[in-house]
Amino acid sequence: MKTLKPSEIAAYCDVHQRTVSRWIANGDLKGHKLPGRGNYRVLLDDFLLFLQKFQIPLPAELQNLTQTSVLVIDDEPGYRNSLKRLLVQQGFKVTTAKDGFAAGVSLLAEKPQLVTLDLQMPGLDGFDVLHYIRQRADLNDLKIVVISGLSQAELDQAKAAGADAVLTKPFENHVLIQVVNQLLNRG
Amino acid sequence: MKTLKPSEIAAYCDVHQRTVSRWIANGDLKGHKLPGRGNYRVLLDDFLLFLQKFQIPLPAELQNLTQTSVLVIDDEPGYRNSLKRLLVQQGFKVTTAKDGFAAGVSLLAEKPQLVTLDLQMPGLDGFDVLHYIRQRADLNDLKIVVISGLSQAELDQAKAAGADAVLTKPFENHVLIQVVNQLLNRG
DNA sequence: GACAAATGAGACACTAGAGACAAATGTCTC
DNA sequence: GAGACATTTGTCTCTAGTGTCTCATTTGTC
Repeated sequence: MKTLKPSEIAAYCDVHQRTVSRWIANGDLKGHKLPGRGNYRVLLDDFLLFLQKFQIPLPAELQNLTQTSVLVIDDEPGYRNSLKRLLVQQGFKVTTAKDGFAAGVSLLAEKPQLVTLDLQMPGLDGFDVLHYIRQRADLNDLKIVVISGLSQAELDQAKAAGADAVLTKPFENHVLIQVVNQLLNRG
Repeated sequence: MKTLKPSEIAAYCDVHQRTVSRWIANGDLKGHKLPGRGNYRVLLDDFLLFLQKFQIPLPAELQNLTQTSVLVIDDEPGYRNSLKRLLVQQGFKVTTAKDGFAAGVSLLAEKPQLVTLDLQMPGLDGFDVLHYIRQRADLNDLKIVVISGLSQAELDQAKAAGADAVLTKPFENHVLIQVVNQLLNRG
């Protein structure tokens, strides 16, 4: 869990360090004191919340840390890689998972804003994944794009189970891009 | 009882190690000296008290270290439940996972100190899990007990892949308890 | 047993929090 | 638009605490 010093925050916000101290002391910016002289430290997440709250644009140095991240869950290497290539091109940070275990780990490790999910994978029931994600409160904001070659009835079922969008295999690249960007409110 | 070095505490608090030495010397942080040059060690509990006293947020790495937690990965409900009952009896906090996805999620959500892993599960290759865990630096301290009905050769292979212990199905309860407690340095 | 890495502690320069006050900015009223 | 007032920010200063450098010694590793 990374923390920032007031001097770093002062540089990001282009204000005097004295001002940052006062923000923290006033409670405008959440931070904690260390023993000794009581030096301040601010959790990176709290700083990002602060920036958001006051609608301060993200400093360039922090942009890669908050790059929108996407998780691709698919067992077919071909689809996995082409999806990855496509999404990387769009500027996303992309993680891939070829089975349920990797998907579960990556889901929490990468905390993606969006997942693409193949419904029919050997050894992994896509509906289980849908139900699981929708049941966890902390994954509420996660967007799920189901990608599958299943029948329309099953795709409807997937939507009912919590998928934000469904695509049938094969799909056009530009359709996927449009759906993803729309779900993430980009462009 | 786990102890921390000043260097680790320095990393958690984002200060210089020299500063941590002084905190301990001043009594801000309770610690003890070892023979030799007098290297410092801090009990985990004392460090947690210290964090609480100064209202410092808990580092993510320490989040689940207070109660020993175990994850049981097995697709057979019978084994899963009997393992859980056995381990709960021993005072562990036990989570169970019936498939790879649940296992992956629980592994990061619960941050267990130990997992029991069935090598032969439909749709989940136990060796993949072993390799995956051993490849992640942040799961270095995780103990893995492989439980399986496979041949000795495969069990040896599991050990080579990073399992800390292997048990053949069926096993005696007291053997499992002994192995688990030994791996976790308990009584 | 030998070599590399880690660590406590001393010395010293420098940092950062806080108080005080001035300057700048925003708000309200007329 | 001007004046009065409140709020916030920057500057200066003080000082305890922190980081850096160094060294001797210990610990870890092979």
